[in-house]
Amino acid sequence: MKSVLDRNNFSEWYSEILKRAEILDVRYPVKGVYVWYPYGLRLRNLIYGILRALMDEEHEEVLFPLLIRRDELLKEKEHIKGFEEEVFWVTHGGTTELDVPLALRPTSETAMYPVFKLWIRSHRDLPIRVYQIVNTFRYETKHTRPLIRLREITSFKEAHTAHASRREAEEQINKAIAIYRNFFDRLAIPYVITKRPEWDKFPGAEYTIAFDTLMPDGRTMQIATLHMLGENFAHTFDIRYEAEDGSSKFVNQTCYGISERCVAAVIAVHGDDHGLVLPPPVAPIQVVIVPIIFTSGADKPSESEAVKRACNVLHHELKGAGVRVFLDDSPERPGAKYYYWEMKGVPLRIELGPRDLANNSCTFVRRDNFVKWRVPLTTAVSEVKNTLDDIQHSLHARAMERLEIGVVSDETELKNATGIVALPLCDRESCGKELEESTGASVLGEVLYASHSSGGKECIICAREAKHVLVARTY
RNA sequence: GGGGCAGUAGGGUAGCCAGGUCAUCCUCGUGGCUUUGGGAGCCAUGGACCCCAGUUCGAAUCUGGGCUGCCCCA
Repeated sequence: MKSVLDRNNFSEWYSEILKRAEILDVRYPVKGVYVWYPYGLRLRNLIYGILRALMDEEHEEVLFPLLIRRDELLKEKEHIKGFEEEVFWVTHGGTTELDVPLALRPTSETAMYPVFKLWIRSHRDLPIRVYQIVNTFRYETKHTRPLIRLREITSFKEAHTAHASRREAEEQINKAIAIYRNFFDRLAIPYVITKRPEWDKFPGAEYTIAFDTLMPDGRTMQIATLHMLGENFAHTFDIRYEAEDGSSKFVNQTCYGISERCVAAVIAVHGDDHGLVLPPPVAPIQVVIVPIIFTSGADKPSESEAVKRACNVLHHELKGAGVRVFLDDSPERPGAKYYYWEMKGVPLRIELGPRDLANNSCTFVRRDNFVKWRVPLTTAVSEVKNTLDDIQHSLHARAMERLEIGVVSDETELKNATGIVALPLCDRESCGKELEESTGASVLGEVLYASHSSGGKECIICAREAKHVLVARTY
């Protein structure tokens, strides 16, 4: 078996795998926008199916327009400051210049909140918990990268909530964190959760909480964010409700989102030198059956017929058991099929040939560790289910091991560190910026849900009282 | 924001400096025969010089502009 890719050269590995596993076609002639292949889209849809199911438990799906009036977009001053250099504008209808230029949504707060004002009159209308999965547009000026930094984000799941009190809004943030933890656990993706520093919060938010995962090259990638908006947008868009006592109050709001970076994370975190390695819950094909057929020799035709029959029966049984299974009866040679389906990340391969059939069995090969063993045909279906579960657990365990958090106490140690590092830092922007400039790394933020200690208690820069923060080079 | 490099078939490339026969090689597609337990072999066949202008008898090659992509620095 020879490796076809080198995961240690992550950049090259990543773009090569997107092409060869047929996730995205990057040849579309507009910068920063890409085409989903059928296989990539099936992966995306399975991942988003999990997310959608989790969201549907306590949210309602909505669909707001892509176009936003210029004056609405510009209403919230802090908000627009964060986005104004990244907005795509529609300025003409045909050859006629529009009276009011229209923005392609960079995010949907300013599309939704004027409508929230119409929907919310009484405390009985609250809470509102909605989400949508839509495309958004940002004129990225840094180098774009498929699924990671896009000019058209095709799969932005954004949730927006409005509540009668601040306490309820904060509870909602906690519920949303639980949903996201659940989601990434199902994808077997490890993460750290931090409260972003003041200077890196969502424009217009009171504070921002983020999930980051660790990529193979030691950089972190932000994979989810949650924003406590407080009453900021409610004041801007005049979203009030009449309370039980008849008084008029502003709502408290939150919003939180996940983009197709979660697909990038699945690819990057689990993949290896043979290609994709997909967690069974999101694998478009969970099991591939490869018949081993010989046609030469005197009584071979009947033997190969028996192999084909056995493959068909197994295929049928697995399908009936709800497994996403594919029978590869193409004329390729078995070796070529192995490489092909490994690139596609299929979690389990079943080989079935004359030698297996003679024992009334088949051969299982796991994608995650290439372990190979023989299984009786009579127990194959249940063994498939057990194996897929076990692969899921193994993937999760392996990924968790890779996400180590280093602890440092001085700058020399920090400069030599790789990956995610925990250290004590005060919350002043000057200290954070100094640290970022001297190390080239970014402050992810204050650790939430800590299970480890940061070493010291004094800020690594100014020696004042410090918080426990995580630092890493980022995407 | 600043600087550099590149664009040749579906993918990857040679040729470009020094203009000149049918544009090289690998992969791939199609048809056929033989094959099939880790990327099969043979035969036949298909497919490209990013766009626009200029220089020239003649441009993939030189010049200018455009479009697209990549890399480095801030």
